[in-house]
Amino acid sequence: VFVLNKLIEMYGKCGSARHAQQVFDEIQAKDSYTWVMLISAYAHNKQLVEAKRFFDELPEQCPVASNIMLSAYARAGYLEAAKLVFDQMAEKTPVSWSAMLSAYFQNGHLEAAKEIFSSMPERSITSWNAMLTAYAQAGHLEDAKLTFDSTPGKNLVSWNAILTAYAQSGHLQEAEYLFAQMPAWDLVTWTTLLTGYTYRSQLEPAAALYADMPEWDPYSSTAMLTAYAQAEHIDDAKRIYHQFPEQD
RNA sequence: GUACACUGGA
Repeated sequence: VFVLNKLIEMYGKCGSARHAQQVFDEIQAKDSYTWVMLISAYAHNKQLVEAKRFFDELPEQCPVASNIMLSAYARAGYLEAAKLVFDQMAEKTPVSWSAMLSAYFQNGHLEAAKEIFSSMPERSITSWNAMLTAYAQAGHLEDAKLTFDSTPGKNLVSWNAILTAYAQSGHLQEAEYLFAQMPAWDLVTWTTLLTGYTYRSQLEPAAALYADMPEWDPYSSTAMLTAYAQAEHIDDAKRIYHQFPEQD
C-alpha cells in the first residue's frame, strides 16, 4: 500500500488525477493515506466536485482530508464551503485552524482572520506566520512587524514572511537589514530579496545576490531571468536561460 | 517509513 499511495501522490502532482484514480481503484486495502492522496490529487487539480465525492465516501472521519477540502474551497474562492467543512470537523487540528485563518485573508476578510487567530485554542507557529502574512498583504506593515516580534519560536518561514512584507512594499533598506539579521537563509530568502531589488529596478544588487547564492532553483532563476529581460539585458537573460537549474 | 496548512518567480 505504501508504494501505491506514493504512486497516487506522484500522479496527483503531475496533474493526472485520472491515473491517480486508476491506481486508487486497484488498491484492495485502502488506508487513510490512500484516500487522502486521491482527494489531494483532485483538489490540487481544481476538480473540487470529484474531490468532494470521495471526501463524502470516506469510511471514517479524517481531519487531514477535511483540511484539504477546506483549503481547496478557500483557494477557489468558496469561503462558505470552507467554513462549513471547518465547522463540521469533529477534531480540528492546528493545521485546520491556520488553514481557516488563511482562508479568510485569502478572500479578503482580515477581521475574520484576526478573530479566528484570537479564538484559537493554541497558536501554532504556522498560525503566527499566516497572521503576519495576512497583515502584510492587507498593507498593514506595522501590524505585520508587531506580529513578527511577538511570534514565539520563529522559524525560517517567519523570517521569510517578514522579509517578504518589506521587500514587496519597496522597503529595501529594512529588507536588507532583516536579511543580515537572519539566523538562516534559503532559496525563498534569496529570491525574495532579489525580487525586492527588481521591484525597485535595482538590477546590479539583484545580479550580485544571484551570483552569490549557493544554489538555484527554477523560481530564483525565473526571477533573475525576468529581471534581465525587463531591463533588456538580453545576453544576460540568455545566460540564465541556458544555465537553468533542474527541477526535482 | 508516505498525506493536509504558513514564506519566494512567471
